[in-house]
Amino acid sequence: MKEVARAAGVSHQTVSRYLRFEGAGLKEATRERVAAAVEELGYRPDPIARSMRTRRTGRLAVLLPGVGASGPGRTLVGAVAAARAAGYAAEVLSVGGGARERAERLAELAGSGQVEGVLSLAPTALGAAPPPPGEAAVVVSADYDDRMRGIGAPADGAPVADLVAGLAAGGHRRFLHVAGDQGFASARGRRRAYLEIVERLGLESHGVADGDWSAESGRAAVRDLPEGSGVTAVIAGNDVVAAGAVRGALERGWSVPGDISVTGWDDDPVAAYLSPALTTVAVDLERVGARAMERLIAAVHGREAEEPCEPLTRVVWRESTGPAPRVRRGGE
Amino acid sequence: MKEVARAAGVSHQTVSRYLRFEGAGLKEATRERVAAAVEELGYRPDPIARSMRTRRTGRLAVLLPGVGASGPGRTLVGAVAAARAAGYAAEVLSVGGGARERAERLAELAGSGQVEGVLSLAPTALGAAPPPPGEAAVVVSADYDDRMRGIGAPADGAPVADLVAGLAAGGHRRFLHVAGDQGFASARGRRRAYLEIVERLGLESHGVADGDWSAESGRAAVRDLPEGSGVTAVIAGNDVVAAGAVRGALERGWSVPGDISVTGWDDDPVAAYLSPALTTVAVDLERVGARAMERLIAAVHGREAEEPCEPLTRVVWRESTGPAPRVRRGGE
DNA sequence: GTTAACCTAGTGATCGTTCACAAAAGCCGT
DNA sequence: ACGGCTTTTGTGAACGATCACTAGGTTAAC
Repeated sequence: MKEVARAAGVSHQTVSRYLRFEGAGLKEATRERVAAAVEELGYRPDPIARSMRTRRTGRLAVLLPGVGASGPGRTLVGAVAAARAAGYAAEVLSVGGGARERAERLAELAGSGQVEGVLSLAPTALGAAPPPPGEAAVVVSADYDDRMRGIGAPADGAPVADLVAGLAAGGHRRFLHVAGDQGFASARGRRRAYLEIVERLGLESHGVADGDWSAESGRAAVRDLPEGSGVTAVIAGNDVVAAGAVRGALERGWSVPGDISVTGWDDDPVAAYLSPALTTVAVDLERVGARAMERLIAAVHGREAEEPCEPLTRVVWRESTGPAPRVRRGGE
Repeated sequence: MKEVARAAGVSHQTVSRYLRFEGAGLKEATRERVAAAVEELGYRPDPIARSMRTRRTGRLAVLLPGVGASGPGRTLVGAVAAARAAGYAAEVLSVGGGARERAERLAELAGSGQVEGVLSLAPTALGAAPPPPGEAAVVVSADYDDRMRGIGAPADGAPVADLVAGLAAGGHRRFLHVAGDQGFASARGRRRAYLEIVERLGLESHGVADGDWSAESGRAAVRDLPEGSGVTAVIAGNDVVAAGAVRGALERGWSVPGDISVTGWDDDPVAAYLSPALTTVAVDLERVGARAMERLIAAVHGREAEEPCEPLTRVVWRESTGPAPRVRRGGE
């Protein structure tokens, strides 16, 4: 602050006033000089020092129930708990809008000195500069990183293979994958694993339907299946998509799993209570969140994170999958 | 800190050392004197001043996708956004365990001076002392408070009445309510509203099944319905419970809504894609969270919150409800 | 033309803690 | 009993902002 004051040829107090009241109560000329100096030096006030003097933290806490959430909630719960275990407070921000907007907020945050690290549970378009310039905070991206290290490989690849292999053992030959939002690493991972395993087992894929994690995307994918496509099994990006796919099948008069099998992902609390109960992949989302946070903390400390490789997922076979139907063209 | 030093007859630096290294490198006698003084004065170090000197914040950020969550996630997103809009940072902690444990953490937090307010999205057993002693932080409890002011009345009472009234218009006479965890104000509110409307319209209630928001509680409630109970409509605490109730009905060979109607609550992303699609109450959870946060902020500022009374809920009629079955005893 | 009133800018102290360095105290062998 | 060494304690400055108060410069009214 003193530097700014010197650069503007005024006292530190004047700078303080400029910052507090946005220039109100300053002569036009002075204000401009200060503004210029601030701009010039790229100065940003330190909120901590301010808090110290004013005794106000500008911080509110939100208490979340430890259980019962689904989706991002569960991951968040795990992440928050891990942060606390390591002596950190976790500050949450939700950012609407696109990946670009999010990347902006993230960069701003990392540079603010307010936090030591940022964990993003949402895709962020910061392709170019993975490690932000230098001093401030470390950024670790969600799910798992794209180098397929970390939680990635064990957590995401295997289950798709298990699902497809299990269905193939039931006689299924032709598959459809309804992918999730490809901005998410998990969606990309599942897609890749799907293509690989179909290839490896010599099965047929009717293709990959691009989805956005929504039930509607699942329903639409099944609705748009051409008559006689030969698809007898749908691998949905998650349980919500799977519910939509089941709905789509029923609307076409197909029975699940009689005519077509459907699999989900996440083991949503309702998955077991749908009709038919959904075959899905149970994921220990709390653990996923905790592990992501642990990686962030390791990065903040300049360490490499160790990777305990116990699996976080488990395939749960339920009623929405069954043997391939006898009649229907294709297959054997 | 200086006071502690004086009380212990040592220098402030010694106290600092005691706090930083937990007494390592201090003579036994000195350590005890300092410990006693700390205890005596109820002294707690100020993390902000510490941050100021050490340049470490002990704070990590978690970026959450703005949309797509369900359950507590959506409410959280709204709350966080409202906090930010008011210039606050929202710190999230999830607390497992019971309501008592949570109340403890909450009190600790409120007294720590770390935050200016605490918003609990989970039930907390702090019956006795609603406004915590004095100086530090303000606590506002979740959902809506029990004085039925605030978000409560418009958000929770009305829809149950609409649901029951709508079903009654379809000929339903005998109802069952599967309540949510009674620790939650929202569960209590729905329960109360249910009993009121049944009474008011002169209908019959088979009773209220105590649940815990789980699908299993819904399934169990329907499974345990005695043969010939006359119940033709189930008001479930939320969509998850409703899904369980539907499942339970199907398992008994009942058709939904042919033999029994079921309603949910929350308009979960999958609700519209179940079979039958679930009649439910769409709730603007982001708004609920935002409003709770606004009330907290108003309290922090010592103001009363204004209550914009636009409704946050809307009944969505879908396939899981229909006219009462003709045959079956009871009713008319 | 003087004085009061107001607006703007500057000076030094202060918030509560840790850092860097210096001083005192204890332990040892000779 | 006295240097040298290690362990324990004390002193003052510093972190980066705001607060309380004071000084100078304008404006306005008498």
